[in-house]
Amino acid sequence: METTENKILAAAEAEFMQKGFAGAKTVSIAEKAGVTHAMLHYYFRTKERLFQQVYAKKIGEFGNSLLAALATPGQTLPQRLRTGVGLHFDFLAANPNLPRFVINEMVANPANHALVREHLSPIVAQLATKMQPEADALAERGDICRVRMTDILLDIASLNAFIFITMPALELVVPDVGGNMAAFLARRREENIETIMRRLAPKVEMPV
Amino acid sequence: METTENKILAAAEAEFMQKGFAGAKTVSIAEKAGVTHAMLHYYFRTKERLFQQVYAKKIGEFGNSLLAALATPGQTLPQRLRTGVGLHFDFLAANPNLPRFVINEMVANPANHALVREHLSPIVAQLATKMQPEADALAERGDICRVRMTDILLDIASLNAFIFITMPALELVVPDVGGNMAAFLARRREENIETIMRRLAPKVEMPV
DNA sequence: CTTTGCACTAACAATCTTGTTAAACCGCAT
DNA sequence: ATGCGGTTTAACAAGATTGTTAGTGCAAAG
Repeated sequence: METTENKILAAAEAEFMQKGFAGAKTVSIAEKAGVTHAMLHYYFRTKERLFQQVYAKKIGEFGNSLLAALATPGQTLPQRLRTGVGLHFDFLAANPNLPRFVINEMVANPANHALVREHLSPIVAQLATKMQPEADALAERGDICRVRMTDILLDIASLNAFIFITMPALELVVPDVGGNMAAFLARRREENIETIMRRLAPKVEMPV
Repeated sequence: METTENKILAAAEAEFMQKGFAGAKTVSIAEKAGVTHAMLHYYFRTKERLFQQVYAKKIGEFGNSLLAALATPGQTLPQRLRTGVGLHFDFLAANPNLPRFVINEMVANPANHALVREHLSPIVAQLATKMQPEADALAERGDICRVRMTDILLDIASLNAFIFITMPALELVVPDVGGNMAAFLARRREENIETIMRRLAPKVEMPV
């Protein structure tokens, strides 16, 4: 429903994601929403409270995407990782500036650490501890090499998130990106899967 | 020399890096520098001009680090990449919030794209075009697998930069980080080198 | 000693930004 | 129609923030 409250929330989401808390201005949000700037204070009292709502929502989306991508049952660990890396990539492609937003506001205001600690940390901890025994068992059988799952999860997050976090710079620095974004993303998706699978490979002949 | 101008520049650097352009306040910078806030305008006229100086300096440092890490002559490509990944990691460890700063201000203000386009793009383009024929030749001989060097450079940047960009979040989410940062960084450095070398490996037995 | 140029200070001005408030509006049940 | 609740508006207030300016101090040159 297109209530005033929702219009403000949508505008706030856009403005906060683009400019961050400090850069966002309540009058600008109100304009974007097409309402008086007093309405913003009527519904949310302060800029701070409005921000909290947006931030909490975004943290939730992020956590859910991790579970959806990597906590699927069935299949072997390498199979799950192969599809999981792709799914995680797809989520980020649909929410390209979510990671930068979450990080920035943590740096800008340590008060925002609480939400991350409560909603995100348990998910990651759970993923790692569930997967580690599986990885150990597979390593024992020689199906993959011996790894720490926290390292692998960090590798995945690094490879997938980096290009979206740095997209505005990539467009200037990497020739392909500007011209053919869709093709670049598709290739990058496969590249990341390949890199992770190679990281797990049981036998590798190292380059010289 | 501890001139007033330098004290302001140093304080501005710290404040801009921590809070970004919008979050930084000129009075706060002046306080941190231990000077009157009028001095800031006396030497730099506007907040904008002060920011430009800081930003240009940081872009320069970043570009130099890339050249220093990856453009060393002699040795084979894999050897150069092995040491280069480590050197790049070390630079980021010494300047942990440089990448986030550069990216954020590009997003916040497209006017900052110019500096990146002029000073950073040529360096990256040069690195990639110099390395690609080498990689092709090595692939021909079977020393490494066939790769696009822009992909490899992106892999390196992703793996190395991500943990620093997201450090405040990692401290909450990854168990090791908070307790033993030095050990975490040391392990991460090796992990990234390993991941890149495996990416180049000529023969791999993929996991199942 | 005086003058000149630079660094500096304190006070002020203008604008921006957040937040409040009193009154108007509007649908709706009585 | 009347009054009641929640919604909306316009105007205002307070404080923050950037930027200016007139004047002071001071050291070096004449």
